[in-house]
Amino acid sequence: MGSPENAMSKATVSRMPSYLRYLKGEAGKGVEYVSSSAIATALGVSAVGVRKDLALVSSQPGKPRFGFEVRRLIEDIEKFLGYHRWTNAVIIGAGGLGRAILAYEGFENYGIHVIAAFDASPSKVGAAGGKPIYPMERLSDIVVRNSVKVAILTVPRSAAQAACDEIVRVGITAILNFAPVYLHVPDGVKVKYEDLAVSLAGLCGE
Amino acid sequence: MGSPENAMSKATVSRMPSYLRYLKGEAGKGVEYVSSSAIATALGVSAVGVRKDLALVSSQPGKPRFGFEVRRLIEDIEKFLGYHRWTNAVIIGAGGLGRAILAYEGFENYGIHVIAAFDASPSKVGAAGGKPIYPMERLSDIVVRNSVKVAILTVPRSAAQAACDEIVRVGITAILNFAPVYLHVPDGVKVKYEDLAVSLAGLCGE
DNA sequence: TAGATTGTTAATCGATTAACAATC
DNA sequence: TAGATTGTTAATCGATTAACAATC
Repeated sequence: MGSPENAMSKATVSRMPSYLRYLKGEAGKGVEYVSSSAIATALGVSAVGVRKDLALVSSQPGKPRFGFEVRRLIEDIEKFLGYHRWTNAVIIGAGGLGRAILAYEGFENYGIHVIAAFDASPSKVGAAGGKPIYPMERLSDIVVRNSVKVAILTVPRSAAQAACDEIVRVGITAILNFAPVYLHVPDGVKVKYEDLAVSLAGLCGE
Repeated sequence: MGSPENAMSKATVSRMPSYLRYLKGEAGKGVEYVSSSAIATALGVSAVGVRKDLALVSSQPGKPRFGFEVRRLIEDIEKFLGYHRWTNAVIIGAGGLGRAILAYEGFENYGIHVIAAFDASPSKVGAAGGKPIYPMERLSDIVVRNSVKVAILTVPRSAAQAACDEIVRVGITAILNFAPVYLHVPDGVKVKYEDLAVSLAGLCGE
């Protein structure tokens, strides 16, 4: 392909959130500068790797004897990750998990507005965490009007493929899927599987 | 190090859950054989890569003209991933997310018993999804008695580090952390960050 | 200054892809 | 048989690590 602007390895991108998390922790403790080796030790990776990664995103080089300025680095990584473009998202399935995510505070810090949840069952319609839960009939209307491209799928396993077809039909192009099922989607639609059991099993296995 | 038994790349291991998910879907539709290229197309990876991966776990080679036997392959991957060793886990924090995970059906298929949740607030004590919610005072007792090594952390951000210290103290060695905070843990304790906002942001960014 | 820490170039390592013979 | 599909060896590609000069 050849992206002339700023080629960056997938591996590097995938480490950025962990740097960000660590740096925010340090910033919260009032730390102003942090060295690549401190980051490396805390995260269990190599210091050279950290320097290489940071060189690609930081707007200012690290200072010998000091390290990197924590606050600036946080801004740089957030900017790089695109956290300042705002995105609207919806939740499909207002069971326990769906409602918990609807009420989750963490998204707003990352440029994501979760605007509503939807459920096929009339008894679930209402609100949770100050946000509305609509019947599925209203999905198309609201997705189109708010140009929503992202959906979080929290329906039971048996309903997942049907719900997926439905949200793809109304224009969703990215799905965060909590149902432990493989989803068939057309080209151009991205699915990320957030399989809690797999995460947990992976953690145990190592 | 040199693990003489069966060296397997991390990348390969990380792809196994997606193969498993896909194969279970096919098995559910009654498909008996599946080719590496069919798997590759569905998952958006290369067919040679699939064959190489499967060669490392399958107890029987694929058949030319047919492909791989779906049912056998599912068993082989599950066995490889260690899904048949049972593990006990607990949930720390019985808010919306914690209770939703406590009630989640998916774990039992993967060899994980989530035996209980714990919460610092007396008002949360009780049960959800047919499983008990205990006060934090009972943590040590129950963790030790059931030799629990894995905890799922679903407390608010501000309580995460304190809760983490507590569970490490009672003997937990693996943590699935839903709080969007970097956790300081001693060597030998593994943390996996399940940051919903980061997952979602990553999905949007690509 | 001396020394800690950075950034970069070269070398190693690992994983993916390409090519092709083997097989049912 | 013919042809689809497998498994493997060699070549490419990318990422990590090692070595070291530059800098505050």
